[in-house]
Amino acid sequence: MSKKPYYITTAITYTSGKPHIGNTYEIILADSIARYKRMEGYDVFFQTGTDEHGQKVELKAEEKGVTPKEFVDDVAGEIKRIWDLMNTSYDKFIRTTDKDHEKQVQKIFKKLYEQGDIYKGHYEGLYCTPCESFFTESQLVDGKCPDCGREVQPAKEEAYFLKLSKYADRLIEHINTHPEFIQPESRKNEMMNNFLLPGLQDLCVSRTSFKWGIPVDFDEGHIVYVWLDALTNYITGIGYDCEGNSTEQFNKFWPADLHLIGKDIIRFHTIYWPIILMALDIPLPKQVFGHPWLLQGDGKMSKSKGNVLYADDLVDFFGVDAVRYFVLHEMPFERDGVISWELMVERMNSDLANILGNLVNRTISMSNKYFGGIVENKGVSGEFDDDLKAVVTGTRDKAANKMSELRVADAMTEIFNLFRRCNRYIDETMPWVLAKDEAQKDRLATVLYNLVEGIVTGASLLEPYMPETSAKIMKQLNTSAVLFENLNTFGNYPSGTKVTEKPEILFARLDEAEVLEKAQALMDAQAQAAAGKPVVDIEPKDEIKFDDFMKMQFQVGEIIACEEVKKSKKLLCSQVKIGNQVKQIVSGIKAYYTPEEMVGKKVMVLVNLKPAKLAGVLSEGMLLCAEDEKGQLALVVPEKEMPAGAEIC
RNA sequence: CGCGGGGUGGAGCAGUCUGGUAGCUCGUCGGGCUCAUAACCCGAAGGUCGUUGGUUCAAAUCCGGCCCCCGCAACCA
Repeated sequence: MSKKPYYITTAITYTSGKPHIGNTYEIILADSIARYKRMEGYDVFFQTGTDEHGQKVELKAEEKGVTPKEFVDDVAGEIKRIWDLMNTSYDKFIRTTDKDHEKQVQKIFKKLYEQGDIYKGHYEGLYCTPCESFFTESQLVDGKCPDCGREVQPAKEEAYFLKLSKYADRLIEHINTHPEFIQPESRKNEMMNNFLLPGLQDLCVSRTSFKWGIPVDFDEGHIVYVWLDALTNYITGIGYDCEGNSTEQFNKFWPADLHLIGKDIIRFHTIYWPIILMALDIPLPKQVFGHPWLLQGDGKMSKSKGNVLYADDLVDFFGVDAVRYFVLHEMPFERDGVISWELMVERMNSDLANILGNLVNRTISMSNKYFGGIVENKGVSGEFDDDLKAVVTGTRDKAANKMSELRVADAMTEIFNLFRRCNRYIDETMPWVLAKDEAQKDRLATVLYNLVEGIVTGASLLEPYMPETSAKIMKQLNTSAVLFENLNTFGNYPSGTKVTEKPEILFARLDEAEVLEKAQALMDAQAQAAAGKPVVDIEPKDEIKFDDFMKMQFQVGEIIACEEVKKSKKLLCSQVKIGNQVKQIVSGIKAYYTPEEMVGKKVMVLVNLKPAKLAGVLSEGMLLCAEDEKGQLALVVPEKEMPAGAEIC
């Protein structure tokens, strides 16, 4: 009988830079599921990789003075190195610059074009030149580019479109009849209410504004949209061919059982991707799971703050399995998890060193002390044995239940409950008391056997999450992992086995203050490296004439009143006194100024700007601000005291 | 009225669908034990479950109003 196939993928990582611990979380999560499924007896294919095309890569490469290919080779190598460091057991690492992938994407694009699902049209919208991006009216922030905050112009560009509308009804039907398709379920509503039910716009699937991508082979100058390129990795990686020559591997593993992705790209995987598959007339993946994010305790990670956590740094501090444990354990399921140095030390000490490491250590020590390391089941049971055995043999199914819902953190908790139960068993049976009574020798042997059996069961179950630790424990106990099918029975450990003489410490306890100090040094170094970079480097605009400049009228204005714009998140509405008139000006600076501190400020105002409504409120000018690389704003104020209305020239 | 998630002892979370003794981990305090990595085990303190009104014999849980936080809507997993 052949094993049942199970195909799991992660999102492919974008090669714009070194992945931080949040990115790394996904591959670890996928790895734990892949390993678990293998343990359960599935024939698992686990694919990950890198998404290497796109404008951002092109720009970054240019910045660094290398070719895009050199740049992505470098980053992809770094990503692969970290994936390997984390001991992840992927079967294939696909790169979207792989020749066979590129070729297949071109074929797919052409096929969809020929069958009419992709058509040539015009992209009309508001274009931000520096960002080279189109936006719709509703995407604009305060009427300006949502990315850089600059003005946008109406523009028109030739482009290819994918007919989403044609398949929308089928997709809605599929989602409704397959409740497991989008997980967690709350995401399903988000997609339905925001995108599907209001009606889908056809998706622009080509670009002409940059070069680094897969060319549309029948129309020079057009590049395949990165998402079409990236999403298809899931089928090209296992040998899909749109002309009917797909590999056996593809036939075996498609449709995928699970696409594991970040919650931010659910839309691409539950709307665009299914529709592409429908157009290609191949089945949809069985499940898309949008996992939450791993966040820093003290706000968003940023290089300039120096608080970006990288997997390899954490491994230096704690070791591979401890890092795997943190990220899996701190990720509840639906909600974002938080990671901090304090929390990691706590988990390390409390769960790994105290509960697990110490349990293994004390059990082996006692076996050596009392029986020269021989662990033998003498069959003398006592009053606490039944309960212990029930917990040990029951853990497999409890953990399995959690895993069937992808609740990895909960599954690990079940396993650690087994270890906790073992620690309690030691206190209940008090082996050191038994050891003083020669008549209790066989009982003592049985107690130690039961403990070792419990540890072996737990360690076997732990393999998907902490493979190295699992192996280390087996080695110390001179045995190997128990088969999954036997993990719900007691007595798998071969009686009479000799354990190691010198138990190695699995996880050493850490001093929190010491770790924090070292972490601070690391963060300082990182912040310093970031600070050394050129600060803000914006795209130059076209040269203007003096006349153009003279068209703009700047004056000093005094803010005499200011309040929040109720319906908006970013806006403050100020009454600005300029000469003897008062203008109402709305600005997107709520995050940086309170209405109270605004009042009384003398600021620079562009007064002859055409009035516009922002969030329904009329704005008759613009307060000038300086913006740093993080988008933080500071009002521009005259260097000396100036009256309201003074012209700025 | 754009969509969604959340507010539960000092911290982090579960419980809410399917009303009925408020649970877990860490921390604090007290005790036990000494095999072990100053580890382990037991016990205790600490919560009017954001707020307010309603339904009910009974509400953290169901319904309505309000307050606060956070995502998404924009190529960050």
